[in-house]
Amino acid sequence: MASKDENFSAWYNDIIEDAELIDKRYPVKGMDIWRPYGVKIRDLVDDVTHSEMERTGHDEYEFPLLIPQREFQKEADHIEGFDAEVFWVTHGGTTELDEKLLLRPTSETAMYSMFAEWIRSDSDLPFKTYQIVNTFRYETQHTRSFIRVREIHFFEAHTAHRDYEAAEDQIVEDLEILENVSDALCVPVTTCQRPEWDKFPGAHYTIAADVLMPDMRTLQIASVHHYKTNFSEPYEVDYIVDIDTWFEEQAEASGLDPEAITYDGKFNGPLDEGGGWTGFDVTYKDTTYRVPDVVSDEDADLDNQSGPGAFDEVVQAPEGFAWEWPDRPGNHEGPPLAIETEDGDLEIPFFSVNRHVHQTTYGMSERLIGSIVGVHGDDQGLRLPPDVAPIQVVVVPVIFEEAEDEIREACAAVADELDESFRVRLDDRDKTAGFKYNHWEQRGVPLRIEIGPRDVDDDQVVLVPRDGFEDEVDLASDHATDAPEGRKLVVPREDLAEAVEEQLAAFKTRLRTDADALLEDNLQTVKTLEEAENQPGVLRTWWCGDDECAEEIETEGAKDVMGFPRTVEDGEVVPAEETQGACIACGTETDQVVYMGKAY
RNA sequence: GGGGCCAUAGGGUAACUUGGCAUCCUUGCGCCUUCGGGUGGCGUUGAUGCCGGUUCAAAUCCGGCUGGCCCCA
Repeated sequence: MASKDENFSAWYNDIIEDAELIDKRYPVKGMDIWRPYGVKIRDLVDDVTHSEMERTGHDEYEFPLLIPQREFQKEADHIEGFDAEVFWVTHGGTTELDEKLLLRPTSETAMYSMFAEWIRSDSDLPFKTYQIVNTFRYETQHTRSFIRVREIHFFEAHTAHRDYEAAEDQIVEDLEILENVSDALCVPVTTCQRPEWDKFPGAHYTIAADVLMPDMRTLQIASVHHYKTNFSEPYEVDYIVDIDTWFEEQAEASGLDPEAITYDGKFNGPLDEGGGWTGFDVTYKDTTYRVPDVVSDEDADLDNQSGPGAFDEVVQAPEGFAWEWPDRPGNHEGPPLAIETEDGDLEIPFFSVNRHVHQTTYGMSERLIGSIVGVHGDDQGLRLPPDVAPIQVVVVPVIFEEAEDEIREACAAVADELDESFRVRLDDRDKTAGFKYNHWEQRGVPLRIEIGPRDVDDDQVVLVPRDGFEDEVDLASDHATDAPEGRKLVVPREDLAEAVEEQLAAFKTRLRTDADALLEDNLQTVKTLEEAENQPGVLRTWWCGDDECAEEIETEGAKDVMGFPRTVEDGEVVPAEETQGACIACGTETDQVVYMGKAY
């Protein structure tokens, strides 16, 4: 196998094949076969996602793979961003389709016209969904297993909210989810708000999580987008705000006491002959005002009090009461909804306002697995975080002829006991012990238990964590005493379960500590473009925000701008730091710290 | 986005320059033997990416396609 330090690419390719995660020989570029062990790891990573989604109240959906061209083309920036990389389905059998279908590159355009059907009023909000499905992108660049593939195992959460702030709260929750995922995988990330040119097509803004891989390139493993109403407008994802809520909002926005406002909530009486006049009464501090509906802002006859009039002409708003007429898209003509009561009167049951939802998405992919492989693996193979290791403990019998039966029995008993709390495998294959050690090390099993004749005699077991084999241990002489921490450890049989739990936890901590060190050691502050060009890893610097400077940074500094580091403080997304510095390109003083790195 | 290299059995390779029986290792399978760090022996299955061209004859020469790897942006 290639060496991780000397040739990362070759090592990466070797390790995922040797550990039997995938088989990349499928004859379509960028589409790998997931082998059983890879599927198991993927399922465990998905389990982390599922439980986070469950915890935060997202509901799981599964949308179809195919999207009609018409739906795909509703949001202009989105089309432009993905147009070059969609797979098209043009034929059904031998017949050319009237309307082409595309394989989803992501699911916004599949989902949102349905969101418009499902979301009716603000009681449906927040609307929180997710799905774990495959997506397709026609990559023309070099493909790389888990990292750049054409068929992507993809997680996407899509949410809809009543306003900008509520969507903002979702972003905060997403960043918390991200932290939990990062913890389970023992993979530290940076979170940066992407610069304008690098945000998701159609997004208002994008916050992305990047992992620094050992080859000093950054791998984006998660992204969170605030869409504002960029998609809800073209897809008409609206909700009805009832008049109570609307008044409360207006009152609050004006700093008034909502309790002081009452209104009759309906308009009784026949419509006028023109069928156009509606309205309702609002009382504020004992003064009643008549509020008319607006049929059309432009066509309103402001002087005709019997017909629809503009708001300002009719209502004298109380002092300090800021009125704003809300958007009423698609409903500017004709009388508003009226129903006939039992008495035969026409009644306007309530006044309502259609409003676009504010949306967010949160996406992650199989790149999570790529990051586990890259960050934790070593020249012996994978090193899997216990949370996502299909086998957490492997029991290897070290058989000698004279005690074979006793050893096998002891191993079976150990495996049996551990099976209650851990994912355990008894390797009773007809292979040598050394072969099995190597076999499971390649596959990243966190902890190995060896049991030989002496262990049976002494009523003990030998524990070897995945990162503890590097130093040669003379078993014949060392085994009677406790080996140094992190290597082989001799444990009394009765302490088995407890020791396994401790060792798994300690291993997880070591993985995270090592991974943290990789990022910390390679996160350097630079102040000139020359430094930027020569310094690998993640670079911290200042950027004034000017596009020309950004271009200079990316060309002269030979790095990609990752964006502005963000963190969560008191329930809000805020800049991770606001220190003063000079823009690395033009020297202008700024407090905008940016990270950059060489992206995959 | 640009450049380079490459494609022979499940994996790794030899033969290609100079066209003529495709080499070896490993894996797999069968039997035996072993087992405190990738056991050993015997036997055995298994390959020239695809399409076309040149030729008596193509893994080898030519063209195209597909796929892979490396480097640079």
